Amino acid sequence: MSIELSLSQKISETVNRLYNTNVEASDVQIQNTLPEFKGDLTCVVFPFLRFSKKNPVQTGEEIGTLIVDEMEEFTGFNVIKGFLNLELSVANWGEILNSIASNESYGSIKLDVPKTIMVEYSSPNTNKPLHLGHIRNNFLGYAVAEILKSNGNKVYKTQIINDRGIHICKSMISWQKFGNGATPESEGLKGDHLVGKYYVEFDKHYKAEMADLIEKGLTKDEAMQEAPLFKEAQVMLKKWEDGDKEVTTLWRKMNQWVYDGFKTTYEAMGVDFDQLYYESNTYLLGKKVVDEGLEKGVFYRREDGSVWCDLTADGLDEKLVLRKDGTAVYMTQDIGTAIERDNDFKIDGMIYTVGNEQEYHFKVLFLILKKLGYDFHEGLFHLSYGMVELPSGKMKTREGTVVDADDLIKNMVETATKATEEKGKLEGYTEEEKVEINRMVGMAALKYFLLRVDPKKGMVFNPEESIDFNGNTGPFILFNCVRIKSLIRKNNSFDFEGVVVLEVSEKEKALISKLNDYEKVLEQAGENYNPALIANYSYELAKEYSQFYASHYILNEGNEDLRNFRLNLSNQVGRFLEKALNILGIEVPERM
RNA sequence: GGUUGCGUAGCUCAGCUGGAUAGAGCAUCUGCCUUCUAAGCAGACGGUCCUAGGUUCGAGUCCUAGCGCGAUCACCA
Repeated sequence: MSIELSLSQKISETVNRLYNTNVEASDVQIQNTLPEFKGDLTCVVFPFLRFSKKNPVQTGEEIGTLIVDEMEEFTGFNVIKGFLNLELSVANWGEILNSIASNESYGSIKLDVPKTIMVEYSSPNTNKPLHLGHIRNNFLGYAVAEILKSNGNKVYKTQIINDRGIHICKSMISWQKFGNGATPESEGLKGDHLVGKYYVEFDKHYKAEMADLIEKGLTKDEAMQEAPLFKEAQVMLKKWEDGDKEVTTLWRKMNQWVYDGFKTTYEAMGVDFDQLYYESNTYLLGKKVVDEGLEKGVFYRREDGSVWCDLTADGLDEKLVLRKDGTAVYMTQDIGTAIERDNDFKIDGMIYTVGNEQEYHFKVLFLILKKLGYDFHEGLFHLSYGMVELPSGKMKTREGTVVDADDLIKNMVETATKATEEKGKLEGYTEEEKVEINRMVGMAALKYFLLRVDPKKGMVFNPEESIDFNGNTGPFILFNCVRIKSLIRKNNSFDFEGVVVLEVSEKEKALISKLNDYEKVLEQAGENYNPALIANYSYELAKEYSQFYASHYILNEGNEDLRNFRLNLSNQVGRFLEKALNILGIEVPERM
């Protein structure tokens, strides 16, 4: 049992005995003592005053006296205002560290009944390359999946490939019209970038056509519908849904270009998927379910043939689930995908990592699934994250301010390479090793930068000032891991089991207490689907360690017991730093 | 307009679900590499926690109202 737990139980007993009342152990507030006060654990005594009918200091002293008398772990106490600060014995600090060190499963929570959870992330449109927003999405989704795994769940990472729809047709039309048979090979372009180029091209011509029509007196909405290019795209979508051979062949070819491009980017980002779903498959199931929903009366058909769900009674709007021409919309396929996933995996929960601009969509989706009678709707959760903005505001394709994923990753690794060379850190390493280390450092900087911010908040990225490598950054945390690895390498045999702890400094206490917090933080991150908690924890642990490292001898400590204690402590800090970083998808090199 | 999220140092962000004198990093300035990796450490500077009420022993944190910024309310995905 943890020391906090036994203390809060003891305090509840003591309070009940002293003041003849009935305080639950879970109501006792225990926290780490602030560094500026003497003591290790603090109990807030204010809540007990109404029972003790005495002032805070008297109450604290009465409780403190009994605790120190009756619990051997505590050697002293002081009361300041309403705070009872208790001092743990040196031996006890040693025991906390040793119990963590000797418990190999500490940090991986086991559940009696593991849940099956799918985490969906990435799911980009297959008509343009990935950008900074997708990077945040991918890192978040990957990290949340890892967090849930470490919390004892069975997790499947998944993705819905948006491989059909009007947006794909736009790229295809554009390539047919303006492409002159260009291929990724002929242009020397990654496939996703090539297809993206024609998507932009479409938009350019489409806008021009609209402008013409508006000049001829059409309203903007009419022009959008009447532009010849748009009509061609609509016709193509219908042909696609009807299985037209020429269209599907082109569709396969261009999609493959995009997949090949994405594959490279995913590998660079270090993310993966257990199971892919293709919208081109699931939309059919979606359509079938819409038919069933019509029979059940969940949906209704309008005169023009379009199908709707009336959610006005739930405070939402009416929502289209099938177009009048019978083609599927976004909602149709998401209904189908959700049901198919439950059929495949019998899910207890599903996390959708999708930007906050789609909150309404998911609210509606979950409600529709509920109305259709699918029990799994209860486990659905939209992990909604804020947009990444530039100092000038949103990224805009038209203004060319989109931060491309491949470019950014390349930049990060280049910056790392430059920094490493300037410091002359990797002399004597082979080219391959250097490349590998620089990749890890660059990616650590990028991942940490994006993950340390609360997902639900928007964040700002300034491309002018490249992401930092000093201070509260990924490389700083890596640096501390690497220092620890270096210490361990130089002293590969030590026996922490037999270490006698002679003295414990404030910094050492802080480190042990942080290690002791690891599982709590992991659980919290799981409950809130929030990797930022893990990121900030790793920084705090690394920072504490860095201060410790600068103020204590480790290998150079003359006293053997003390040296082994500090080495053991370092080793455990390294262990949990690496664990935390791995959860975030950050790899730790041996040197840097 | 309805719904929803956010508002903390010049900038980027924390703040453990209500506890002690609100913390980091960047930027600026000052020290520290002849002991374990200086991508570091120590220090200085920097705050009306958007505003006004309320709840309580105690509010950056909870409630109400207002202000500001974003998202959303499509036969786009």
